[in-house]
Amino acid sequence: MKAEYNTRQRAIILDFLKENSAHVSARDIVAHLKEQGVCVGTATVYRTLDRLCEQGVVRKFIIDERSGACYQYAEGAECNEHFHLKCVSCGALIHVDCGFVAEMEKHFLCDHGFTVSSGRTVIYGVCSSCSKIDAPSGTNHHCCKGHEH
Amino acid sequence: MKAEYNTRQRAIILDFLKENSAHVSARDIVAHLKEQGVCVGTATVYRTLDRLCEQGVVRKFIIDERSGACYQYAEGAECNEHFHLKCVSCGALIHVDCGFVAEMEKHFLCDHGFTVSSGRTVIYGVCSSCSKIDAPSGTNHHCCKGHEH
DNA sequence: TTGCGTGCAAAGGTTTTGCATGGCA
DNA sequence: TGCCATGCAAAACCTTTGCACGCAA
Repeated sequence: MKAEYNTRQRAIILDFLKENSAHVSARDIVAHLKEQGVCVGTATVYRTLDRLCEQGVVRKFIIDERSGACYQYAEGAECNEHFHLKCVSCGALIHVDCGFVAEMEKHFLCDHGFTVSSGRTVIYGVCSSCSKIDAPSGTNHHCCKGHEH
Repeated sequence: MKAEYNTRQRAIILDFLKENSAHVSARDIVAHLKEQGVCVGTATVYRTLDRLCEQGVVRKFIIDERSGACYQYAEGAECNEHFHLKCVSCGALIHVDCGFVAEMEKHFLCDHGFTVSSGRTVIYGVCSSCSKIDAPSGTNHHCCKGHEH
């Protein structure tokens, strides 16, 4: 068994995750720390996140391999029932936390013997805002909210 | 509208994808080409795969951000009405064609205003065979049917 | 004091990009 | 011939690792 130290860095990272109900990437955390003038190394962020993940304190998502992994504070067991909808038009990430998720998991398990990993799964499509705007132009303007290539 | 050229490289990559019903990574393709003594640059592989993805000819999966993306030949347009279940353990891709898919699309559209793109969406989890085998050892043997690291 | 956690820098990996060249139509 | 696709190398990017030092318990 390993000893657990409560360090200043760990507290800062955890606080930031708690403040942000949405996902944050490792890069976001590093940027946030730099903004605050706190000196925390990138490696420490990753190591801390890894440890927090193992402890189940935070959850890790892979939404887009380009931008790396996202982390989210796990508030409780209820977050297990949670899907992500990704809009391929504007890039928005929408959280779905309704009872349908459980229903879905049950269906796939009972009828297909498939144990869904909701944390890993991202459902692609077009969000409500974009489907209103969307002309049937055929060209999809990919995504990338916050990214300019 | 862009012209589409049928190049030797594109044909080779597509053939390799067709031969391999399981997923292959960009690195697999590069290795395969090198084995065959065919000279194809890494950048070409990625660019070709991107193009094939956009055309819907191949599908792209992110199973583990460490090992990069995996690609798989998409067999036909009929797959639009399906969901895909991807087993993160053995890499199997399972087609789901039951009425639940329509139900699911309806739910997301009505309750969340989100138009699901089923062809693009992959649901991750563990298939029935793997969940039987799976000992609660904690170590997951990742995926990689046909990979030896 | 013990040994876990940290910071820095360097390395690892995958994927993208720039530029001149090759090749399809 | 026009212009898309390619190859090579370099870059960008996220993440991990090694090592010496700092700091919690």
